[in-house]
Amino acid sequence: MALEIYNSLTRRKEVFVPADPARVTLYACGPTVYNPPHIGNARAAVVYDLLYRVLKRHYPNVVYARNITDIDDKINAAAAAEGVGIGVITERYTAVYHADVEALGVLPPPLEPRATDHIDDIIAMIATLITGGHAYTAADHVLFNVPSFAAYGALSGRSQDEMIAGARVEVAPYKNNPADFVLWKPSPPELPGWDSPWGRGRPGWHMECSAMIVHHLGRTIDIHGGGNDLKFPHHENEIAQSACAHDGAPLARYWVHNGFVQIDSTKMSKSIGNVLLVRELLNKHAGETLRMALIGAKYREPLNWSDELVEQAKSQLDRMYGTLERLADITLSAHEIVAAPGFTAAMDDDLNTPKAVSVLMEAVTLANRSEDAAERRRCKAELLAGGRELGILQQDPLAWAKGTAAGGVDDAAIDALVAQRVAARIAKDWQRADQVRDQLVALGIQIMDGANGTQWRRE
RNA sequence: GGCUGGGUGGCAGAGUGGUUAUGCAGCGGCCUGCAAAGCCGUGUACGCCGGUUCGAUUCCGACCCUAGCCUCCA
Repeated sequence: MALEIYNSLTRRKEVFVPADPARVTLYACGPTVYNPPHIGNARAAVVYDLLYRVLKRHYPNVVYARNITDIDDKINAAAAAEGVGIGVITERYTAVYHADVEALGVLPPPLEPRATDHIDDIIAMIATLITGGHAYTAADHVLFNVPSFAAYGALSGRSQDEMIAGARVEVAPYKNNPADFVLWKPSPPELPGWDSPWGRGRPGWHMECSAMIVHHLGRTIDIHGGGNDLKFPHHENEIAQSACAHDGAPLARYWVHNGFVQIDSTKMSKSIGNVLLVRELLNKHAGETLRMALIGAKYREPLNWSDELVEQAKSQLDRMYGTLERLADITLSAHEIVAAPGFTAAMDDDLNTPKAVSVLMEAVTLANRSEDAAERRRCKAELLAGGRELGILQQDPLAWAKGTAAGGVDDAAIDALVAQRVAARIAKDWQRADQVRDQLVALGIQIMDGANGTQWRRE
């Protein structure tokens, strides 16, 4: 079945047809490394990770690049505040980003270009734009000449007139047109800078992505992704400068934009003080639980984050892992692990993860109910295969149930209490058994007596 | 003001022109020493008003509410 994705450019769901099925190209805007990622950043990472996984199911060679923006004024400010070089800041937060996102089951992208490794590409591209009449120098800056690209505004659905009329920011006096944006800006001696034909300076943000894309993936890529807020101006600018530098070749054939994580139905922002950092959430919840919560809504819709949302995700995973534990006696060979048709159909339908999860849940119920060996076997295969594509359900069910102590009681102490209760039950000392169970419940441990003995899990 | 989206049962969240989403929570039952887990059963949900239609939550129009972008931003 064909993969369909919603193309922001046409505002329609379209069948995905790569330019070259032997080399499918995907680029997603990655982090600017000056602070730890929040759950919204994580959502973007998870969304494009899912898209990457789905594409790999369809095509043998998917070239996926997720960049690191490691030169930026916010980085400069953070470095100055600490009195260190920008490398200290960018190395630190690149490591944090990698660790946090890995905890959420995000696969490392095959390519992770950094802006500072592509200054030559950036300078060359700017020079091409100037030669072509698409950029000009003014007051030591190089600016993109927006009127030179007629299609400007197509992605975000704005006309150039509207943008001028709606401009809420004072227009820098050296701009020929209010919509013109900076490709290169001068760096004073105290700021990081590189020598260029226009003096010592640094690249504008939009330019980095365009340069890295053409360097690693080519002039026209299949899919470009990013957060909804990046549509304008970032992606609009990328489209303009890349097309103008490449004889009109379009930058991307499909544009994918993910919705925001909201808190109390409002965007996370530092000014409101409602930013939820991934690392803070990881102190309280398993990364897999956070991932489950993130895939509980379609990627384009806003996702309202709450404690209850996380608890529901945890309950769902408990239920699925509980079933896998019951199916532990079944050993599958690799070729047997195949997803249900309904699952792949859901994923191929513009990454309909909630629907895909519901297919998994149906397999859970069926497996719990069924006595048929072949059916249970198939259910396990579907759970593992679907879980693999979603980036969940890949750990040992018992390990999942036990979770991590996280400052609480360790496994040995729990096992000892459980053993006491088992002994009491054998002696039919129900009062004593219930007393120990109450003790365990107070420690956040849930007890489950089954045919295979007593098991426990952390809440 | 302009541009994008969204309003589904207690909550989260899919989907569809007429037939059960799914999960969590609740209620009843089975199982259990009692629980938990699991299983079975259970809830006449589709913002408001018109229109098209034999029939609309699902298409069209208006309205209300709401989020995002228009400035760095996932």
